This record gives sequence, C-alpha cells and structure tokens, in this order.
Amino acid sequence: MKNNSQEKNKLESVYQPAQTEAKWYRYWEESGCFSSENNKEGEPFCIVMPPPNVTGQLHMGHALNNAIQDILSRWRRMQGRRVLWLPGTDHAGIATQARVEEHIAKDGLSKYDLGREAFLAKTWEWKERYHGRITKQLRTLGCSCDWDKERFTLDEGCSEAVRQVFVELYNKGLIYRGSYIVNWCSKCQTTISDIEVEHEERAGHLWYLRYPFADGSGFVTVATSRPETLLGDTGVAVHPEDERYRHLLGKELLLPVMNRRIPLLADEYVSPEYGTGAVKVTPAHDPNDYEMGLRHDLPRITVIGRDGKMTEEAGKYAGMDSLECRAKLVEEFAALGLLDHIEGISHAVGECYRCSTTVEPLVSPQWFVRMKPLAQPAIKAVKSGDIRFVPDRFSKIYLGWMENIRDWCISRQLWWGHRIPVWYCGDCGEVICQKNEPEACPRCASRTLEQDPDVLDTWFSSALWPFSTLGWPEETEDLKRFYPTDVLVTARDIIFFWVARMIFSGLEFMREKPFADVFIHGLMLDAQGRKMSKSANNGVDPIDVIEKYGADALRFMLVTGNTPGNDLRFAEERVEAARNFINKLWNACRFAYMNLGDYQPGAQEPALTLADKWILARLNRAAGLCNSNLERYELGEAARALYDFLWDEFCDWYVELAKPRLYQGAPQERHAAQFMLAEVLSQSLRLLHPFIPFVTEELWRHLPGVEASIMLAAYPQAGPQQYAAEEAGMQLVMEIVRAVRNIRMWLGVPLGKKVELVLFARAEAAAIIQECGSYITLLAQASSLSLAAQGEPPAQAGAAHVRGVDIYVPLKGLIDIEKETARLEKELAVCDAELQRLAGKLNNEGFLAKAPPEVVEKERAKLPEYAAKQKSLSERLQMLKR
RNA sequence: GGGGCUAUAGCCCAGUUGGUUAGAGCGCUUGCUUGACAUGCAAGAGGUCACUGGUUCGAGCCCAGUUAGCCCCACCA
Repeated sequence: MKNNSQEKNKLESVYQPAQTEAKWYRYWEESGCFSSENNKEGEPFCIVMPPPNVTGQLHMGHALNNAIQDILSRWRRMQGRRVLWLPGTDHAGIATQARVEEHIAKDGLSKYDLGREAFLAKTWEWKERYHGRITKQLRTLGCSCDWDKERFTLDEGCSEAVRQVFVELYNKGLIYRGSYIVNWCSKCQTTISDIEVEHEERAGHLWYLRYPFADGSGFVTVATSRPETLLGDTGVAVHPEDERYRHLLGKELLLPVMNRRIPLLADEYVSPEYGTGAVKVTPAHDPNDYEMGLRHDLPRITVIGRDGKMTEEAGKYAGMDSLECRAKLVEEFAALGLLDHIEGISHAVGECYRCSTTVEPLVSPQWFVRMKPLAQPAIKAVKSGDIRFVPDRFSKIYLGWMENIRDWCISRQLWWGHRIPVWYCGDCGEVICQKNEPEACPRCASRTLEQDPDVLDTWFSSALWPFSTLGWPEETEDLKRFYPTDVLVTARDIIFFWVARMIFSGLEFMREKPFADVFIHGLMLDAQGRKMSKSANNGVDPIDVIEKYGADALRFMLVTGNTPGNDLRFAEERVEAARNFINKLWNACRFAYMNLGDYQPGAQEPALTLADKWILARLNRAAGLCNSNLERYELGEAARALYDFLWDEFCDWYVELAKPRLYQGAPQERHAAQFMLAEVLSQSLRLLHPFIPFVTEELWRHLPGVEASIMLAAYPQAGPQQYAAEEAGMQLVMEIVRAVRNIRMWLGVPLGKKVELVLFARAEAAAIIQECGSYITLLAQASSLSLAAQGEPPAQAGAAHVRGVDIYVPLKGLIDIEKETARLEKELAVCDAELQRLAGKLNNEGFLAKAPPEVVEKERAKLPEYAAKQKSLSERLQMLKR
C-alpha cells in the first residue's frame, strides 16, 4: 500500500454518516458504477423500478420499495451479473393535474383560463421540479440504478409505445368506445375506473316512498338511499316470484313530481327481503339499474349532470345541487303524503380514490379495453408458475381478480396524459385510429378532423413499463438482453392497478411475461400500526430519518425484523438499533485498522488457531445463510445472519481473543491475527454492502491492499462447511467462560478482579481445554487455570458443570452458602427437567421406532451429558449442605 | 356476503420444509471508564407460543373449528 496508513486509518470513534454518504454516492455515480454497460459478459439481471409519481416526494413506502431493489441489485452486481436497475417516474395523470390546478387556483386561475397548451406547459414545469426532487431523494437513499437509462411515462419513447399499443388493441377489437355507465368524479371532472373507486361504509338513510298506480288503485312503496335519482326513474321492479306483487305486474305507476307513467316489472335481480321488495329503476344513475334497463328496454334519463347538479331533465329541480335536490324532494314527498317513513342504514358509498368525492354513476361515451381475452393468458402465466408471486399467497389475490375481471375504462377527461390516438371526421363521422395525426379523412378526404379530447388512464402507460422502458416498439439491444426482467418489487396495494396490467400487456405485446418473480412487500405503517397517509398526517419523512441516522441505518431497519409481504411498522428505536449495529461494525473495523498499520497483506499464509478456524467456519455459515436467504427474498433473515455473526461472534468473542496475539504475540502470531482480522472484515464488509452500502464502502477503502470500490469486489459465497471440531471446541470454551462469568456475577466478583480456575475434565474436553486454556483465562479473567482428570473439589468455591467438565472458582471467604446453594439448585432443576424430558422420549417405543435415526441419536447423545451434570451438581449441593 | 392476513416476553417483531432447554431488539434488574465501540461490555429476570379439538412417536409450525383485530374484494336499492 502506498497510502500513508497512519493517516488513512484514522477513524472517529463514532461513525458520522452524513459526509460519508454524500461523498460515496457522488463517487459511484461519477465513476459509472451503476451503469448497465459495465460487465458486458455477465449474465443479465434486470429490475425496472416502480416509477414514483412526479408529484410527490419520497415517502417511507418508496424508501422500503427502493431499499429492497437496491439490495437485490447490489448483491447481483457483486455476484457478477450484468445489472440493469432501470429508474423512472410516472406522470400520474389525475394527481398531478389536480395539484397544478390547485396551484394556479391560488392566482384565481382555472385550467380553462390558461387553455390546454399553456396549462400543459405549466404542468411540465411542475413535473421538472418534482422530478428533480424525487430523484435526488432516491440518490440519498443510495439507489444504485442506472440513471443514464432513466425514463418517464410521458417521454417520447413511452408515448410511442402507448400509441402503438392503443392502435393494435383497437385493430384487434380489444379496445372499443361506447356509452356505458361509468364512475364520474364531479370534483376531478373525469371518469375513473372501477378499481379507482373506494367503498367506504357510511351512515345513510333509506327513504320509503310511495309511487301511486296510474289508475288510482293504491300505490307501491319503494325504498331508496338516493331519492334525487327518482326524477330519472323509468320503472319499478320486483322479484318475479314475489307473491305480494305478482298480481300487480304489468300495471303502470305514476312517478310523483314528474308525473311520468312507468311500468311495474319483474326482474330476478331484486331481493324480496330487502326494503319493500320493490326497487325504483334509474338506468342512467345506477349500474344495476342500467343493466335492468337494458334487459327491459327502459329509457335512460340523465337527471344529474357532470357538474353534480340537476339537469334540465329534472324539471323544476334543474340546476339544483343534487344533495339539495334530495332534501327538497323528500319534503315534497312528505307534503304529498307519499313519504312512508325513513330508516337509518349503513351502506357502502363509492368515493374517488384521489379526492374522496362520492362518485356519481353516469352514462357517457368512454373508451374501454375488453379484458376477458387478455386475462386468459395472464391467468395461465401465474397458474403455470411461469410468473411467481413471492409470497405465494398473493397469486390467489391476483387470480381472484383476474378471473372476475371487467372491462377497463381507460379514457380520462383530463389534459395531462397520453392523448387518445383517435380522430373524428367532422364531415363523414369516420373514426380514425392511428399512431400519428392523419392529414385527411381516409374515407371522405375531409380535412376537418378532430382528435378525441380525452387522455388515457395513467395506468395504461404504466402497464407497458417493463418493455416500453427497454425501448419497445424498437427492437433494442436492451430489450433483447433484459426482457423478461428478473423481478418486480412492489407493494401489495398495487397488484390490480399495476402488476396485473403489466402481465397481460407483456404477454400480449412481447409474447412473453414481463418478469419472472413478483416480490410483494407490505405497507409502511406508523408506530401505532396505522397506515401512513397524508390525511392522517402520520407520515414519517425518510429524509428526516436519514439526516438523523444515515441512509444505511434506515435501510437496515426497513429490511430487518420483518417478513416478506407483511406490513411494517415504523419505529424509531429500530432505526437506532440499526444505527448502533453500523457503529459496531465501524468500531470493529476501527479496532482492526489500528492494528493493521504494519500488516503486509499476502506475505504468507499463517498457521491458524482453533479460534481462527472457528470464526472462519462461522463466517462461512453466515455467508451461506445470507446468500440462500437473498435467493428466497428473505432479506430480513439474510441481514440477521450477518448481524448475529458480526456482533455476537466476531466482536464479542473473536476480537477479544485476537488482542493478546496483537499486543503480546510473537511476530508470526501478530501477523496471523492481522491476517484473520483483515480476512474476516473483508468478507463481512462485502456481505453487508448491499444492505448498508455507504459505511461498508468507507470502511472497505481503509482495508490494507484495497484501492477500488467495494462494488467491484466479489460477493462471498459459502464454501463447504469445515472445521466442525473447532466449532465444537470453541463452543465448549464459550460455555465454560459463561459458566465462570455467571459464578462471578452471582458471588459479586467483578471482572476486574482475577480468580483462579480449577477444572476437571477428561478425554476430548481435556484436550480442548489444554489447547484453549489461554482463551479461557483471558475471557473469564482468571489468574490461573489448573486442569486435572479428577480430584478433590475445593471447598470454598463456586461450582458449575458444562459438558462433562467440572468447573470450580475458589473464592475463599466470598462464598455465601445460601446464594450458592440457590444458584446450584436452580441449575439442577433445569437439568432434572431436561433429563426427565429425555427419558420420556427415549422410553417411548413410538419415538424410537418412527423418528429418524439421527434425531434419536441426537437425543440419546444428550443423556450422559445431563446425567453427568446432574451428578456433579447434586454432589456439590450435598457438600455445601454439610 | 366472499377472500386474505395477524395473534409468540412488558413493547415491537423473528422463528424458512414438524425434531437441542422457543430467539433477537427495545425496555427492566445487577455489575462494569475491560488499551474498537456507554450508539459499549458482562450476568440475569421475563413466554400455558389467542382458545378448543384433531393428525403425529413428536405441533409455535400441519388440519378443523372458535374468538379478537386489521386489510382487500363485492351491484342488495
């Protein structure tokens, strides 16, 4: 190493993430570490990022989503794959347009004041601003995406893909235009699709209203939750089998107020049990009534307009707000003696997912995608396992939806979005659907053509994201190389909106699935377990957390202590725990680097001690667990394996054992310890890098012999497990040390005060103690250790028994007989219970006959150990009682 | 109405195909300026794994049912 190691290895005692993180992100990005053009020979690995909305900022859900993707990307990259993690943003039609409208409203302007062109220009400005913000935030999180290939759902390429898809579907008859009942949001002034309607349980009323027969022979009472729609009633329906009404079928009723003659008809849809068993039918304002209207050929009378006000068809109520009309109408019914009674009910009301305005079912001409034919292959792909949901249970949710799919209303009465590529001829009425603007009508050559004013649902372009971003419809290299992508990482609330639509779009246009795996993670909840939302104002800004604890700590917290698919509560103390772990790693390295100043890497392979072999075995095990769990998307388990290894094994035991070798050891011993520290940390840093990229990069650069980024280093793979004997040996050492520490604690002998140790052991245990005596004296803070096969136990001593080893800590004058007796009795009780359990098992014929031999053997092997312990402890107790 | 999820230590959660004495973290108790770290070290206390049955030699884990909570879907006006 040419670097001045003294200078290089000076580290603060507490890790300060802020500077470090900014520094390394800049370095990575500038040096092109994230580029998918690197490592051209590597097997491709591709993730397309779920594009965050340009109107918005990074929230905890994004942080979780992108942390997961980054971990997978970094891991695969270090494994040697050619990784493309493709970033992008979404134009988010309704959301963005609504925000811009709010913004200009502050100046007293509406979008109509500006006009379409100017309004869109404003929206683009807005997009630039928020786009910059959110991509900066993704960088702050540490996302290693290939920014050179960043896309936007409204960019030229994606727009072309959208037009291509629309035209193809149109030509195949899979897109059609028609007047159907759709969900209308009068605030957003647009239709929304069925899944954009949220059903909210609300308290409401059921008004029982009397509709007289036209011939004056009494009346039928109907129940309705929306009296204002009755102005558009064109029938009353009852169940055909309903005895109460059967004889009245075919008679005419006189719709009050409007004095319109409407039929009493029979329809299976009506439930005789509900209300009065008679339903008013308003085909223009209720989806069910719409269907009934079709069946019975009833007229559709639109009485509520797009502005939420009553139309001319509403007669004297025209122009009135619909809710006001409701009140007035009920009054009028009451005055006419036609209000039977009012009942309080609770019912589901449809609301706009964006603005929570109650949706108004309206009949209007809209564009739809015919879903049934597209759903079939999409169902098959998941059923056959070609596309795999992780966790698997989400495939059920997906399939349930796909199998009951309904046509998708894709037109939106907005300006911000992909314009529908359809033109209408002003002269002959021809409908022209093509990718580019036609010059003239192909039928009548007229030049008075007008483009459909509507734009497409945002999700129409999102549905194409896995291939439009790779260049489709062009046959680009990236498309060939990276499609189908490897995994889609997304939250479970978006399966219908997005995942499902990508699947059928990919299958239809690429003839191949868009991704192999769909990894679904849960939602971010606040500390109390409530969904984080703007309205509840309980969101925690990830950027605030990063400023306080660092991006590494946030990332680590997000992927640990949680199971795939389950929702995750945000808890600050868990971020602290993650921060502490990072600091622990920092200090472990700091310790090593303080002692590596004179280390010559690669000088010679040192002779390994038992502890060395033990830590290598444990490291190997941790690497195996980490990799296998990452393969299965068990990121939390993978991280935990590393956490446990580093803290509980490396720091708590190995580092302590290395100290005497470093401080007092002979040159070869010091060198061996240095070699081991460097080796274990080198692997640990690499294993941890995907989870906590910044701190590991910083520490990596201080490692002797290292000059390049950790991102270019190989990810450690687990080799075959070896050193089983050393693992068992170290296990024994640790148990003996714990036993001694336990005695000291009970008897109030602090670690600062040295004690003598007397051990009785035979055979292998004796050999191990022989070899590792120095470990034991060091870790148990003993002044001496005497080992014999057996002997006279010291009288004034604390005692314990571990795996055939009798342990005594002579403490003249410090033994409190009562305390010691209590301690031993407690130990003995545990031992007795275990022996009893073992005996029960080993006397069970069924167990012996049916359990696998290795399980039986394992249990049998414990028997002598516990028996010895029991014997030792009870003898000791008897001695004390004398 | 249909479907899904959750129920494990005081709190927040792990526990991967059934098989050591059910584990972390936080909190709690006790003791520590241990030549990396008090964002630390050591030793502890704390669990009838929601309930009831079943399958099995063996169940926190599998099956059935019950209870409680959360979520999604659904056209009963």
